[in-house]
Amino acid sequence: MSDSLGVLDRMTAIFEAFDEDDRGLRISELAERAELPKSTVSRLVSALVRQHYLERDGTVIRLGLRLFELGQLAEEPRELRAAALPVLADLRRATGRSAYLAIRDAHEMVCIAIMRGDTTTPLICRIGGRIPVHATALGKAALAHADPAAVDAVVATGLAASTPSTITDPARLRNQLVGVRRDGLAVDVEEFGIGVTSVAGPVFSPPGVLVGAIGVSGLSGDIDVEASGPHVRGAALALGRRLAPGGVPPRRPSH
Amino acid sequence: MSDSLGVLDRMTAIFEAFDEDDRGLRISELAERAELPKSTVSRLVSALVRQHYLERDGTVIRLGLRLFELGQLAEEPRELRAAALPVLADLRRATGRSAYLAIRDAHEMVCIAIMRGDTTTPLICRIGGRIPVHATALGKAALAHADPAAVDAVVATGLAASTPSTITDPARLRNQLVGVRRDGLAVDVEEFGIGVTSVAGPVFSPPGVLVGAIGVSGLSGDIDVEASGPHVRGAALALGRRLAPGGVPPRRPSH
DNA sequence: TGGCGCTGTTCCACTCAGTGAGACGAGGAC
DNA sequence: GTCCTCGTCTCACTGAGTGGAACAGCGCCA
Repeated sequence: MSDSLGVLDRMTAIFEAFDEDDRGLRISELAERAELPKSTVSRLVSALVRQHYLERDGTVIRLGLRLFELGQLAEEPRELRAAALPVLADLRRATGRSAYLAIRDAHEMVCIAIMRGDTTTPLICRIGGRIPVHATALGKAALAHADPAAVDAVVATGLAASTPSTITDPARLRNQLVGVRRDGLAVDVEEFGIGVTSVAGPVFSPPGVLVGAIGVSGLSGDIDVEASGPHVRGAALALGRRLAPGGVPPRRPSH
Repeated sequence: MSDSLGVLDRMTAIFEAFDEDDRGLRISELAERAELPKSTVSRLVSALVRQHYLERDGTVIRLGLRLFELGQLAEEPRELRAAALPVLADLRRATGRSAYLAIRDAHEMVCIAIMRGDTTTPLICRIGGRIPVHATALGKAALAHADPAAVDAVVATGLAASTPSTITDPARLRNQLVGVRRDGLAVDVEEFGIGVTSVAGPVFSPPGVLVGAIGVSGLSGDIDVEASGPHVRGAALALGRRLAPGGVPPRRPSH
């Protein structure tokens, strides 16, 4: 808190004001969402547009191309993704469902790569999107192998219910994590999306560090949990083996 | 130039110091590349790490997860990509080669989506990567339908040779662009990568605005330029039709 | 036509946030 | 031990960034 770096905070407030489903924001909206004076936003936006971090078309501001480029340069997603693509393709082929790869960031999973199964199945997440750790197979797979403090932190943020089946009781969650750790497999039956079932497993890099989770997801009627298990487990192991030692360093716990 | 916004410039200098093939940089390297004092870099990096725009593992700094997320939120790539995925899949199936989608930014094309053909063919570009406009089929397809000032600007930056076959003579480039505009198709035979041939076409959104280029690329021996033409043209049209009117607004010329 | 509500940009005096040379402490190498 | 090089911290200085207020440019309506 001592080191504020005001300009940066203001800048990130502007970036964070953008959300998935708006097609561009105007200065006033931006100022309101970021809780900053209009004049400040106007000035910062001009600077960011000049740097191509934002784009502007008339009065409408959008996230810029350079952010897309920089994002693609981020090492962890990039390397993990590159290693995972063939594995995800195999997993999709074997199960016929959509295959996902995600990494944990605090109490959410960030989706890194997706291989869509049949186009009728709805996706549970967009690439770069976030889903709750406690309510998804991917999340539980990762959390089960995280250090205990991480579990405490997740519980502490509160287990929000996404559907009536979401696990909201800390004790039940912890209990289930034990099973996940034993089986090397996590399942979520309509805990995140109604009508959607998922199976996922933890991915370890060769030194044995947890790097993320891989799994499949589909309509509850379409997916065969029993049959998917071995495929998911196989994919998790295959991906682990493909990760060059030290290639994808472990994530530091997020402060 | 009047409005400098020093902190932002320093911050972008830090971001821009990262390049594709280094696995993290230390503060000193960062300071050297960004041409900033170590103490300043140290301070800014701390702030950016706190915001998850950078990640740090011991002394090694990497681009952070939030950049990846933000990048995925950037509207233009996101919408174009979503519309293009099925089209790219068809194109790959029809030609058996790797299919690419890119948009133009000044004198370079930024790659937005790729569907890899057979895994033996080398890719000409990574997602989020840049390739020169004048030396690639994708670039020439886009440039042929850009406004004349854009062509002048590209020529003015100098036509650097990537291979002995790269077009470096402005007159010859302009001449070829006329043909591309007539045919709705651009070809590059080993002008960017030795042994690599590509075919690409311009993509227009329904109001008739150029939004990018789509094409295929492969080893010169594998790719059948004549046969690919109609598939590429078809894909370009199909993608255009899939773009909701106003969905992907035209790019402003980059200052 | 003139007034109104809404944009986004510019101005400018105030001041505090950011700067960076240099001091500092922590490792490694030998 | 000495000598590197690493990253962080200190602190006096100052100019860069701030934001309220004034301004300019719409589009709308009576």
